[in-house]
Amino acid sequence: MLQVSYIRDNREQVLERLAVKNFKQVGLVDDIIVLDSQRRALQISSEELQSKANASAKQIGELMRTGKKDEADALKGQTGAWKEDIKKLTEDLAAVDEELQQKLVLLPNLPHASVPKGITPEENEVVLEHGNKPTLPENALPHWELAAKYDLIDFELGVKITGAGFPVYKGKGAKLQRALIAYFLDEAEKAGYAEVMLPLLINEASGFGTGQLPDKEGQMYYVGMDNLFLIPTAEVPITNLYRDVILKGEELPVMNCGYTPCFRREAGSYGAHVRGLNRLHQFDKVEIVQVVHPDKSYDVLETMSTHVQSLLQNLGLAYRVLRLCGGDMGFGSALTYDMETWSAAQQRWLEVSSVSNFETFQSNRLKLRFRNAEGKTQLAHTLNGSALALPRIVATLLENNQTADGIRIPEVLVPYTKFEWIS
RNA sequence: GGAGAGGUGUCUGAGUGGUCGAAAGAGCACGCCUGGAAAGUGUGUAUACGCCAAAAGUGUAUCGAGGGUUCGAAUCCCUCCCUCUCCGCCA
Repeated sequence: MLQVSYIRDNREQVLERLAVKNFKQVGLVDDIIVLDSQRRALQISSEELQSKANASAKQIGELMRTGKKDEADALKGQTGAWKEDIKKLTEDLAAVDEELQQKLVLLPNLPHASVPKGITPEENEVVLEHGNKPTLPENALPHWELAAKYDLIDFELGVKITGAGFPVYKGKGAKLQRALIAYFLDEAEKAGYAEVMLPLLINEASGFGTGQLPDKEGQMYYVGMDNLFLIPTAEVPITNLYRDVILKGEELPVMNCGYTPCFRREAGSYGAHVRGLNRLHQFDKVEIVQVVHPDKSYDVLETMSTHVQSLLQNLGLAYRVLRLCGGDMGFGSALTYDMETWSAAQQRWLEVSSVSNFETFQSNRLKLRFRNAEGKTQLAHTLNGSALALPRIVATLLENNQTADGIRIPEVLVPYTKFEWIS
């Protein structure tokens, strides 16, 4: 959520930045500015009246104590009359403020200056490509066939138990999941992230804090009986750890990592591109989150990007890094890098990580602040990234490492899997 | 799920209608004291929004949340949420 004071003082800039995100509701921004000035006008008049009433009440108390009951009664009448006005003004104020808030949450975050203009994923900027795309043997198989061939993943069983998009991992397939999770967590810990294990259900306040609510509830599974949502990413519970918190300056940066399953409804996405592990309703992911000083957030974004890339390099996967264009970016992000690995059997790039700087977009909603050098509270910047999401990593590992004799496990994973080959 | 108790500032904890944004203590910060430290001692120590060019200052709100009574509510009433204890159930 943007800060009203910023919108008020930087209308042109806000509109210009929003245009990069392909957001063109100029009217909304102007509505916000009008509502804000209405809000302040109402606040001034209601507070003036309240101030008078408070003084009067104090005076009545004084008169009562000194036994001047008549004078007190006279004052009571007058003060009582103000009460109606105060009530009216306060209600108006609340109504205007409510409307302001409702409009405010509709504005996406402003993109960073380096974000390319564009609407479709094709307009994302390729920042770098790393590693050679492997050439596969003649009869190479896509991962879903490999998974069946070696009995690693059973998609049909998952359908029986839950539905499409909920795979059952078996044998070495299951162990590979566990190995990847442990490996990613260990690497994150080495990089300075403190591990947390989290609730998988979140309440509305948490969903609001990180930007999933309002409006994006359709992407989450909802447990109506208790008004809770299944997490779409560990970002939500981890970042919300710091909701309503004022950190000491020296506590920054806060670095956390966590493994959770993630649940996404992904309504309406079916077809060849979502086959196998390409898109699931439940998947595993290790997330990294940082809460940092605003001056540091873009350096930290690079650090996080580097961390993710090092994982991909260690796994021996060819990948590329994209700087997302305005239209393809998330609602709350100011700058996002997507990491994609090359799926050799499918001959296409698969997104395996997304690393974003939210600047103060989330912290404003979360009321996540720190005490700055002047001793004042200031909104911190939040960042998060997948490090990494498992399914597409598994997909590319299976496909790219397939040989006539079986599938080779990357060296770094062997201590975790305790086996070198799937055959 | 049943019964009871309770939610006050960073913490402990006082406060049952007016002088309460809130006693006291602890903690923390800065100073004094000290060769240095401890002890002692002094001062300070919530947040948000508004007014002001800004600092200073100042107004309003906030004692779990929302509503009500009253000239005036941390204090009285109602609703909700949460925590704790005991019992029950249970991985």
